[in-house]
Amino acid sequence: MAHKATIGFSESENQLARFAKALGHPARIAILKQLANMNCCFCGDIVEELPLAQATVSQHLKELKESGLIHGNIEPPKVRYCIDQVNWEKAKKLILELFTINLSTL
Amino acid sequence: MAHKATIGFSESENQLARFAKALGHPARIAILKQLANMNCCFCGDIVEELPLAQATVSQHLKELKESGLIHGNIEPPKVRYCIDQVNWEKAKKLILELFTINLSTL
DNA sequence: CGTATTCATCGTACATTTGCGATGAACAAT
DNA sequence: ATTGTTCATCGCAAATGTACGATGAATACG
Repeated sequence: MAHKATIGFSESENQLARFAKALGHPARIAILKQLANMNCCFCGDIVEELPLAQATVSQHLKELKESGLIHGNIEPPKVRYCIDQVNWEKAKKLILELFTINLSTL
Repeated sequence: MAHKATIGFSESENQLARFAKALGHPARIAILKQLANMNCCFCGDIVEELPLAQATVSQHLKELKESGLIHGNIEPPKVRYCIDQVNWEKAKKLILELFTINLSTL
C-alpha cells in the first residue's frame, strides 16, 4: 500500500506539486536555467554543461517534458529544447500564489 | 551506482532543488497553504484536513521541517507548526530568480 | 500510579527516482 | 551500403519516497 498521491487534493495543489517535483533536482534546475538564459538549446549543449551521462540527461529532459515545462523539436540530427512559455507562466503563477498567501497577516 | 545529486551543481541550484522537492507533493502543498493561511497550526488540525493517516502527515511535516520551510514548537500536549519566514522568503526569492531569467528576451 | 491525549518514530511493503552502459532509431554524408 | 552523429530507450542496480499500523515518548489529568 503506497501512493494515493493526488487523490483527495485539489487540482491546483496537484498541478503545483507536479511542477515543483520537476524542479526538485539540481540537474533539472540547471537545465531550466540554461534554457531560460538561451531561450532554446540543443540537447548536446545541455549534456556538455552537466556532470551527467547522456542517458541521464535525456531522462531529466523527458521528465521536464512530461511536466510540461519544456518541449523539444527535432531538427536533424539534433533536438532543440525550449521552455514552454504557457506552462512556465502557469507554474510561476501557481507558485507565486502559494508564496503570497500570508503577506498581509504578518 | 546512483545518486550523486548535488555534486557538481552550484549551491543555489542545490538549495532551490531542495525547496522545490519539499513542494513536490500535494500533501505538502496543502500543509503549507494551511500554515500560510492561518500563520500557525497545531499538528492535529493539519491531520484533520488531509486524507492521510497521522503517521503519514507526521512524515510530511518532518520533510518540510528538514527543508527549512517550516518549524514546530511543542506546546504540550500539542505541537504548533509555523512557516519559517526566513527560509520561506529565501525560497520565494530563489524561485522568482529562476522564473524571471528570460523575461526580456521574449 | 494509571489513563488519556498528542505526536514522533519504527518497521514494513511497495512505488518511484536516479544513474549508467548498452543498444536502438533516425538521419546525413560519404 | 557503410559510417558517423545525435538522441531516446531499455535493462539493471541502488537509493529515495510514500503510506500505514503499531509502538514509543512526553505531558496532563484523574
